[in-house]
Amino acid sequence: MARLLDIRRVRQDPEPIRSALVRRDAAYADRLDALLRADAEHRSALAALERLRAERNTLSQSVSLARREGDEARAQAAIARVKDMSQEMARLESLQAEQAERVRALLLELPNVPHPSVPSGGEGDAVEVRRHDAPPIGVPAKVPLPHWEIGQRLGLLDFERAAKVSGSRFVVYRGLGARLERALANFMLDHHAARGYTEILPPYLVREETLWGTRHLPKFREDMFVTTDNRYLISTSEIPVTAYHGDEILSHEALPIRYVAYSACFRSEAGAAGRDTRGLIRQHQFDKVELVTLCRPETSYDVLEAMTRDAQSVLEALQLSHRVVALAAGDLGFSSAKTYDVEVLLPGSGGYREISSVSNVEAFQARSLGIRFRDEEGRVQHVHTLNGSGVAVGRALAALLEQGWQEDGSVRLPEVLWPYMGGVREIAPADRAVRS
RNA sequence: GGAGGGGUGGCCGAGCGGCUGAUGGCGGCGGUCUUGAAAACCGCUAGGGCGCAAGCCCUCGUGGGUUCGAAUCCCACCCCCUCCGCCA
Repeated sequence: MARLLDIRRVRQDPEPIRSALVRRDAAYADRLDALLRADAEHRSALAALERLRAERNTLSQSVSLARREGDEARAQAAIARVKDMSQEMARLESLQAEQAERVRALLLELPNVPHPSVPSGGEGDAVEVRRHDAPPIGVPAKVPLPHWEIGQRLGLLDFERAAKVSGSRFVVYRGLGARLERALANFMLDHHAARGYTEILPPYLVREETLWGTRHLPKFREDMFVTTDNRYLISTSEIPVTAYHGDEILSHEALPIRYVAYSACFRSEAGAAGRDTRGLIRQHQFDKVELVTLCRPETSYDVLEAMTRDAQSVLEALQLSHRVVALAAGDLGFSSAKTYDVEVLLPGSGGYREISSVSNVEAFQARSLGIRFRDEEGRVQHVHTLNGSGVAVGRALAALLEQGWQEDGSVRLPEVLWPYMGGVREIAPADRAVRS
């Protein structure tokens, strides 16, 4: 799956790319220079090799020409000359392959180029774009409580037994808690399907090749769980769903292609020791409804806005307070050119937390996955891909508990969920099943 | 797991050592005809790399090998299909 990346654009006009990458991290300036040098060396080796190959091909053809004329002596002479070339050929071939590999390795380490509209700065510099303050559903409690506390009191979440069975960062949902998780996922799927997304239920295990395609490898290897047969548990359904059209040339009439997928997601959280150790926020396994769009390049920024609205619309329907922030360049994910995070309010456990992250990946993944389309003029170009949570189910559940927590110790549910909950409108302490 | 069969261009499908980067069909684009459309007929139509260009190079699942020369022969791996076994 070694494929063209956008080296040509880098080569032709490196300056804007260099300065955009530096907005992520100043260290990329040197890496870009290393890439340009490696690329120049590679191209001169390639040109030399191709000249030699052209010569060899001509000589080879002259063998059959000479034989057809019955001139065996000339044929033998040509064969001898080709044989003489073989050593030099082999030398140039291995040189060229080495240099191509070097270019590839450097290219794989370079992240996507931030869009000009992306705010500058790092983690703390996200810009709030808009906010939605939902009126409380019931009678809010005076003292907020973290969702793990509420969940345990109401018998919805069991972290202790989950740890016994599976270790830390796992949870068992039970009773109405399990029902609520399932209700949320079903509601979100129906919600997005009604807005024109096609529902996908993807495989949870993918081949290593697929992860190279989506650019999760080589950089995020330590975040992934690997199986004994060298498959990987997906960390997001973005992976199987985006790769779904890999190696295809689509008709322009098929675009945009919009998918909504539910899946469990698995993350080893290798670099997050000690962070968010309590509650549902950071688990090794969680449920997520994901949106993926493949579209024409010229429409992708409109699609980014629309998908962010789609993610938000879930929270509006659930009557959850939230805000949208534009991530700063230094905080962008590796593949993203621009990202909006949707942050839901968790009044009991410390403010706004990411519940959705919507990214325009532009052609970054489409190039390595080989997802292209034929336009009206018959020209082949890469699609742009976008992905965004629509939304993280466990975090939505946490927000429902914390925002719906009432003075009398119950949790009021938003109306859209009632049908999915079999008519249950409120989860009260009486519903508590098993105590410790 | 065992035994077979197969992976070729947007799709289907030939080719099985050299003028084959690939016959043919479908689809697409352009044209003739038509008031318009359909039908019929004619022409064009794989992807990628290097180069200002002319042009050259690479690619017939992937990687090796044989050969002056490989879609075609050999080896390994991946994937798909059929039958048998096992199984939710």
